[in-house]
Amino acid sequence: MNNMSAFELSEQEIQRRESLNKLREMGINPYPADLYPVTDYATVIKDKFEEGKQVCLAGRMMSQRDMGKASFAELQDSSGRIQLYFNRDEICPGEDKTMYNQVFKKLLDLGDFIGVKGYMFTTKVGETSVHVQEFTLLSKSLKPLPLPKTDAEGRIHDAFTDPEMRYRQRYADLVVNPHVKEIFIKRTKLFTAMRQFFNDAGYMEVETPVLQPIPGGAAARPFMTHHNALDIPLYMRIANELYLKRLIVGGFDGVYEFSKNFRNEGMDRTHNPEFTAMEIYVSYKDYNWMMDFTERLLEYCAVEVNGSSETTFGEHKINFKAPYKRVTMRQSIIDFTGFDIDGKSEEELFNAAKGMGIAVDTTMGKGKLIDEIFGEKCEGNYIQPTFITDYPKEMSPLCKEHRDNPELTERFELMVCGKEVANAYSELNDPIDQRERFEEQVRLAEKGDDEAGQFIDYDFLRSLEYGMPPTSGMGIGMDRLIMYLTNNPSIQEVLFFPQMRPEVHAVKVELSDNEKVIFDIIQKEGEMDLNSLKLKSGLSGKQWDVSIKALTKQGILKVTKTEDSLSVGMAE
RNA sequence: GAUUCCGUAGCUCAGCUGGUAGAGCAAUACACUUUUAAUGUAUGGGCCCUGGGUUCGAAUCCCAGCGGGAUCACCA
Repeated sequence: MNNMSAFELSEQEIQRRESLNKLREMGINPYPADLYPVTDYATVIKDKFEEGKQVCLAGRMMSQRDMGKASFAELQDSSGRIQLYFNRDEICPGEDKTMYNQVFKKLLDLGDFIGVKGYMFTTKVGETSVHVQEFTLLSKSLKPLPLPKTDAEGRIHDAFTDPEMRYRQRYADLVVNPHVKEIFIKRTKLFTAMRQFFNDAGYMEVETPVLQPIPGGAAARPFMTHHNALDIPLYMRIANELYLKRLIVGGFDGVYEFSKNFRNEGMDRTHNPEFTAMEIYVSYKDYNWMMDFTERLLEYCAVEVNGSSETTFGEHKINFKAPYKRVTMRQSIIDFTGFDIDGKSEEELFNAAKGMGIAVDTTMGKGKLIDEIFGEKCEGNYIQPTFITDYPKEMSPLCKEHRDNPELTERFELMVCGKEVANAYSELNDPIDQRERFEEQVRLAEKGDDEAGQFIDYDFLRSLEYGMPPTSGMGIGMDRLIMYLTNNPSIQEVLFFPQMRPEVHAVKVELSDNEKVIFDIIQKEGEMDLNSLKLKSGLSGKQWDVSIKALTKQGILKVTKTEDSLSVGMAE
């Protein structure tokens, strides 16, 4: 309802609209189409100050200090802020002082985009500024920004901090919170660095399907959708692993992809329904090579993003400098519990886990029990980057059996701050073994293990039958990694637009029973004659009068006059 | 899903054991030609998240709901 939303405008929003109209009346287009010939950026000209240099820049006006016939303002562009100096008689050299007195002082608002031309100078107080000779309104801002202020000591007052509003209105967050912008610049630097590292190594960035007929490569609840033309169900990918391996079968030596994955599961501080994983597969390598590669990669990325391999996460200082410690899962469990899992039966593992106070149940197999012990007693202790190697076989259906121990797999996870950041295998390339492992997963799923995959991707098995070279693959949770590199404990802080419950827009108007009767008729039958509506409603004259007046007053229904009658319909 | 905290002006927040709303910034008006959280004076601005209940009276107390945060549980 347009009139309702207009009704809800705040005082300041109304004032800005009035300013907009006045500008138009003065012949100033608040949204001009022409390009503005920007030649300079705020922080660049501040860093390379040249007295008297002519500059032209554009951005948002973020503060205004009006001193009568002269004023100061701050301009914020993509690089940062710079102070502007406006002098009435220089902006308006002639008799007509409108541009300064009216346009600049009255009709411009904080947040408006302006372009300025002028020259560099330093004020009495020593602030490098632009002495403005000419300014142009480039775009009017109709909604006041949640503008914080920074004092002389650099303390921020009235910071825009409400997480709900910051995430829902990220655009405003980015305008007023420079440190937020910095996180996303670093995020992009991380992606760029990683690409660089892979490309330098000669590997190829590829794209594989997001819509998949079988959601494979991980165990997670997928988002389901439907393709109308084919009339088949499709799934949003939960992982891209099986497609990248097909490309290795096809003959590429190294392929990688930054993959948006989608999992229809819970959301919390470290989980968003869509997230980004990077996966890379390199042929003729094994997981030992991949550990060397991974630690060099992460050191490189940390330095590219932060200028140092060291980073702070909460109370921890982390150093991504290679090499990282390598600990087998067996040794890790010995280290933290004194219990040796080697050669133990399922019953022995069950009792050991129970003895450690871990919640166990009889559906858990050996692998699951070991995983529980590790997760409960060991995982959290690895603060510095550490490779945990040689996972039990049942937990890793896509991973090659360990060369020395058939109960284990050639798998590692990289732990940082007690959480998994990377996961890698010597990839299983035996098609018969792979088929059996898939079938085992299906059996587990039927038994009720909701972590096991329910689908078998026969096309993937077919590709393996043609032969896949020995290959090592590695995946990195990009969101989690950037959380570590920017010291953010919440995934929402490193995603531009984290998933939120939709905002409720509908203005709830409580209707009385009589009003509802009338409203329902119009809703069902559309616009109709006023008198027939009155008859149809069955209301008394008084009830009718009160109700119809209330409905029109609230802007829900509208009465329009035709030639010789009145008709009632929904308001816009 | 459980527990817990929060929701008041455009923003950040006060508002006590219930008595129909306050501050700073932002806005409006006036003054001020090198200020910088500019300053001074004046003014305007509120579905106190929603719906019930208790009460003579609810922003405040109780219940339910909605939205958000945190912790836990879940999570290849």
